[in-house]
Amino acid sequence: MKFSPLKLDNQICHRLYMASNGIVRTYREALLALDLTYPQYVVMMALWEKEGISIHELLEKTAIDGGAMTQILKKMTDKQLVEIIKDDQDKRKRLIKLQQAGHELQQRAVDIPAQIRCKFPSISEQEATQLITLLDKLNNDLISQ
Amino acid sequence: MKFSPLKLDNQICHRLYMASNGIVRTYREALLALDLTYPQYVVMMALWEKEGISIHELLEKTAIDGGAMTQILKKMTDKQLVEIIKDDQDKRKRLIKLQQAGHELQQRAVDIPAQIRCKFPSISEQEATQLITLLDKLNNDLISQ
DNA sequence: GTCTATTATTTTGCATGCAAAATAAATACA
DNA sequence: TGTATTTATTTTGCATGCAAAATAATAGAC
Repeated sequence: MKFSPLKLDNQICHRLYMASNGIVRTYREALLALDLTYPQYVVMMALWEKEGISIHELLEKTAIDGGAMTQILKKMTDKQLVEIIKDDQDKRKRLIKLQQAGHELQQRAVDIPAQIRCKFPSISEQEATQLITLLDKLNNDLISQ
Repeated sequence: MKFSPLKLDNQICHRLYMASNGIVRTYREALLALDLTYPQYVVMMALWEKEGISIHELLEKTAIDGGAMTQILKKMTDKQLVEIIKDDQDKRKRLIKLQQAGHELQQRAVDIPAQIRCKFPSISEQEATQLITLLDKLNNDLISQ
């Protein structure tokens, strides 16, 4: 019984693909109440941590595609969650600030992580930590290419 | 120093998101030579394992979106990689068979797994196994919802 | 044997992810 | 100072992922 490198079951990538899509699908339900898509939620998390950052910084922090980010910010602006301000120091840059509604949304998002966490009863805290460590290694290798 | 559940750095999901997108991006380069997109490659792997299966079975095996699958198969048919045949037993079903070119492509794909593997020097074989175990648990939880 | 519920597949509309090209502004450098 | 290069952001075209609706055919209930 030889190991078959081309067998779908032997692909880490395919497992990541399923896991990533699956988790985002799980978030979708929870985010519906906040009227946010998953990428929009990621942008909000980044801004709750630190607002007033440039689009470039936001792209680095979230790893979202630049082209998509333009659209995402447009929709979030329409929803009055954020505000895009020109940077006087560097006129190429645009800075993103939270609006009132954006700040307030954080309260309603507080429970989401726990809500998602309990969808994974098979994963112990120790395993979650392990998974984080492994994914960080993997992502580091991806970055240094 | 309290743990912040909404901090981006504390999200497993975001790590999966980066890892999945990143690996697929890594595959893209290797797949360019085969003129395949990543989902097309996944379909090919599924068919190399077992051809003549229905679209439904293919969807289950690959976890690709049904709507996307229609387009993917259309393109693969145009490229003469596969052939779609009506099932006489059950006229709702369509079966996917490999064409000559589809069979031949497997030879040229054999090295891809090793080629991708070496992009992750930080991950030991043991860690890869560990990662697979954890992702399987996670995906199982996702399925049983 | 009909009528209804279920299954297989496609279509549609929207939100990204991605690469490459286009723009605009700041920097570097001669 | 003027020009080439780099950086920040947007635009464009294509390939999915996703949910929901539409279609067609089979299976089940009666």
